[in-house]
Amino acid sequence: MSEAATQTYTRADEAFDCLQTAIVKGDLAPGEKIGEVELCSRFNLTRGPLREALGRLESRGLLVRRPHAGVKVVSVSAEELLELYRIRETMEGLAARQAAERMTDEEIADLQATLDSHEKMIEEAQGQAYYQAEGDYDFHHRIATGSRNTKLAQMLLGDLYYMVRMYRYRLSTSSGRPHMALGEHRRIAEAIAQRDGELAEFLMKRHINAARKNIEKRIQNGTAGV
Amino acid sequence: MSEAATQTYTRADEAFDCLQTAIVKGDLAPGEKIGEVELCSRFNLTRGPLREALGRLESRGLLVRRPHAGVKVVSVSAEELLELYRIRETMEGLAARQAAERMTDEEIADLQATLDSHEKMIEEAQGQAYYQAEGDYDFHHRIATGSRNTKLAQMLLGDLYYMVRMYRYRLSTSSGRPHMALGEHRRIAEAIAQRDGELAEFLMKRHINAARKNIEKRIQNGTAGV
DNA sequence: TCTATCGTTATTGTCAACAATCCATAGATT
DNA sequence: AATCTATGGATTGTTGACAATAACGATAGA
Repeated sequence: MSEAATQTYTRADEAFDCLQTAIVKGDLAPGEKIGEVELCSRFNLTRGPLREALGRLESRGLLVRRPHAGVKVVSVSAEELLELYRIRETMEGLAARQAAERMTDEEIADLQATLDSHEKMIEEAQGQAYYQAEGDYDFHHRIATGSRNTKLAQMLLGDLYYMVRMYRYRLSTSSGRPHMALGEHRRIAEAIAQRDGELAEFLMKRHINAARKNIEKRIQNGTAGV
Repeated sequence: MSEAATQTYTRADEAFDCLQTAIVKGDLAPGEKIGEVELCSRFNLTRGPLREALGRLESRGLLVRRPHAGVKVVSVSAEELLELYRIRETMEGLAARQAAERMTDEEIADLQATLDSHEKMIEEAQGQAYYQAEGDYDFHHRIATGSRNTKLAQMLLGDLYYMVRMYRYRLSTSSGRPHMALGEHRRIAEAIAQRDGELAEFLMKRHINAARKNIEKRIQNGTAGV
């Protein structure tokens, strides 16, 4: 959640984190038009740092801001959410390939250990979708950073994942997939451990593709009013 | 260069554009540590809008900012530049595929007309690398927007291209490639016109891969002190 | 009754002063 | 002589007030 050792935690950073989690968790509903002073009083901030945070959020695509007309949380349509997964498919495929080539042995061991704890979490917290989502996020996070591709990790972690997580809170992860996803994670980790970049890329793409199809199906069933 | 009809052009937008072009053109050298007041006097701005622009630039990865320690333009290593092209390869491959499926007939006609004018520009301005670079940018820009994938276009146009252009100004485009690149562009456009997404994706990936190898070679030859 | 124009009002954009923090230089100590 | 510490200066972060702008409502005309 928190970045590395930010030497000094400035007010603008605080505002940024507050707003970001608020948007991701849905405390600020998509499409909701909200004023700056309102936000200030709600998060105990002044307008300076707030505006700076707003600018950062805007360039990350989490909210739109029309001059003199206020800010509103971005509302992504169902089609756009699926497009997001298409992007993830290619980018994370690349990340997996590079991770297989570049992760240290320790990192790989950690990755596999992480999967063990995920398995326990799923068994214990049956249906507790939240922990599953966090575990999934953790897995993909490790691979993104493991790619040693600075910009790639930055784009995945800074841009895409926040939007994906934002919609996880509404379309809480589907009931059947956790076990299946864990198995797919295992196979990906295996491929990385064997330093088989091509296979890791293939498996990762298929993994995300499956997740996309799953969402697609649920949307068509009318489960979600995205 | 300029985005769509920004209803009101605010001071912060001005600052953002100024700084961005300054960074891209190299007026602000990479690694250069520069103070806020210095920037203000240089671009006739006040610190408010400037800081907002700084925040946006930072989250786009064009500069880094340590609290109380000033901002400095990001300096990308040769390896990172090559990594950038790996990202482009996958993302623009996707963009080309989706563009083949979704661009309107008019857009495709425009795209091909654009290539004609590019050809003229190359012939007329022999060795004028600048125009070639702009033409190349134009081509890729059209395909990114033609993908009808909002987030994909945003990431390509907002994040990657600025960094790529930034290094184009130092590693001015190689002498031999313009004609070759134009031919590759032609074939990609052809595939899009035939609505062959798979082929368009393949050709685009190969096109960017070739560009990457070209840069790689030039770096090894010691032509560029990135 | 509907539409268009105008004025008000509230919200955002901008500015300049204040406070907090870090960097560098100079001094003292080991 | 080298290193650690402390103080001064400069720079950034923050705050509150001021000005510009667009949305909203009211009024008049069709």
